Amino acid sequence: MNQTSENSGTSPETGDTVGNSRLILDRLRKIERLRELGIDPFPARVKRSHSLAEAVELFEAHEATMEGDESSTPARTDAVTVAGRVMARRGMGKMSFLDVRDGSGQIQVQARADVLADDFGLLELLDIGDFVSVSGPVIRTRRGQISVEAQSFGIISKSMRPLPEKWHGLQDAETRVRQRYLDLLSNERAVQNARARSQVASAVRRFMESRGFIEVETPILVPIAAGGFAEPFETHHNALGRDLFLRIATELYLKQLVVGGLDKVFEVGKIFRNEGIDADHNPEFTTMESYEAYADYNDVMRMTEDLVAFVAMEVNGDTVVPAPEGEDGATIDLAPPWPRIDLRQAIIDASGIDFRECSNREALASTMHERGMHVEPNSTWQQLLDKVISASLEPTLVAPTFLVDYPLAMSPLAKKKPGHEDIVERFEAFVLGRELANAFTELNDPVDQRERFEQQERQRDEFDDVEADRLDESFLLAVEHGMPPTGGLGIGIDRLAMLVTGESSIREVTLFPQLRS
RNA sequence: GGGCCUGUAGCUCAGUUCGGUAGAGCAGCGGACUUUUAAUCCGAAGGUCGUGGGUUCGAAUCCCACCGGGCCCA
Repeated sequence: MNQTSENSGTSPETGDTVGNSRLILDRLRKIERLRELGIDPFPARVKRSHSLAEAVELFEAHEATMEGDESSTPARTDAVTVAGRVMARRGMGKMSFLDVRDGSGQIQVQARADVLADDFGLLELLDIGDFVSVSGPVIRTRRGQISVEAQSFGIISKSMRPLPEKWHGLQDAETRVRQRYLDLLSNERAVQNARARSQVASAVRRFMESRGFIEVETPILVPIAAGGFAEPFETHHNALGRDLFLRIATELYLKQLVVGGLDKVFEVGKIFRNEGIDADHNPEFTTMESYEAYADYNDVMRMTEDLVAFVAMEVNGDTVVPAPEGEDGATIDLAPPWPRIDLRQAIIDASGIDFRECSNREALASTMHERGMHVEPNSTWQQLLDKVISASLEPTLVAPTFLVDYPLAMSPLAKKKPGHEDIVERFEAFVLGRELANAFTELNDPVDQRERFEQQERQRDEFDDVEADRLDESFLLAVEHGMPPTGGLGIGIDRLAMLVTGESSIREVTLFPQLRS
């Protein structure tokens, strides 16, 4: 989509009437006219005594002091100076009303020819979308609308393009994300989601800090993109003359900090996965990972449910979150404790498949085939099992649920469960059928860890599995120096934001999601 | 990767069934109007119908390819 006018900078003399360039030329003429009048259409500074919300409060407080005083003249504050963007205008000859908005709120401006005198003529050069500065007392109009009675008026920034229509707003899904500022200007929900997301990240930080964790930053550009199952983005460092990757997880660096004696660390940051885009996935997204020495996955489970409930309380004032539009079913209560469900039994219940009785690829493939499930050729055992879980089990996990104790083969960074050779201490949290968090009792046996990585590398070769995890020598070197027993957590900030806003697409909580060209 | 839907004025949408050369509202432009709240009234404008091919006397409409966007499946 490229309908933006390439010749929008042409002079009025060209007489170009194609498309919106005519609208733009009108605006350019107004800018020129302002300059002819000695008015800077883009002044560097603006005086302002009150935000719009403060101006309304000022009036309401003033009006309240006059309560019961029937004989007095109508309420009228001292003059204020406010500024904002003109969102609508209603003109009738010698008087106009403007709806002006700033980040705090909105107020009506009453512009009367007799009060404004010379400044009234400026209204001819004013467009919806322009920023204005207005001085005058706050009053109530005959129709009861709180308004600034403009005694002076100035344009403090001209707009060159029209805003979306006032009544239906901006509907086009593509324009809403490509030009998010228009979405924010015309759809209140976009603003609410942006604020909610900010509050989610802030609440997560406050919670972690209250538990004694410190926030750290680890590299985004890494020589080896390890610590998860994903294909990385590649880049190149010129001065070093080497290829680098964008991280797919923060895990291995954070654990090195635990080795170094930072017992409780967390990081909120972007990670990057070179994979498809859909309602749940953006190639760059934000996670919070935490690592706590001397804790195990049971401790982390308790912390996770407390964290999510805390975030919901902080953002919505309630642990009950709305069900997304279009999904029937009741609202979701995130209050702890959440049920802990054994993964193996849950898969049996959902699909009839017992992964311990299908412990090799062929057995699992044929069992899936018997049940009419699609078996992708050249998949690994764990890819097949993951498919069983995501197809049969995950959609049933609507209320918050922990799935507990995963197969070792799909968890190369998690410690074996005592008494088991093929099960690790790992859990994932699910809400509304979506994965929210992933956590383990971290593997701190360097010999076992090396074997797990080597198994991943073999799998990469044997099955051409580009998403297999990677052996990271510098991480192993750290673990070989001794890593305490540690509980780790990864939780998706985008998913959390979707949860508390009731949105069913990550695009609605990501200001600038990735799009084609 | 496959299927379905979708792209028309700056914005929101009609028009595609059944081919006849594009309409409305808002915004903008000209005019009237000193209490409006989607202000109202009058007037004149504004369009490579996503792009490129094809069929046809004639294509927004039918066919093909491509470029965006959405939903479902994999």
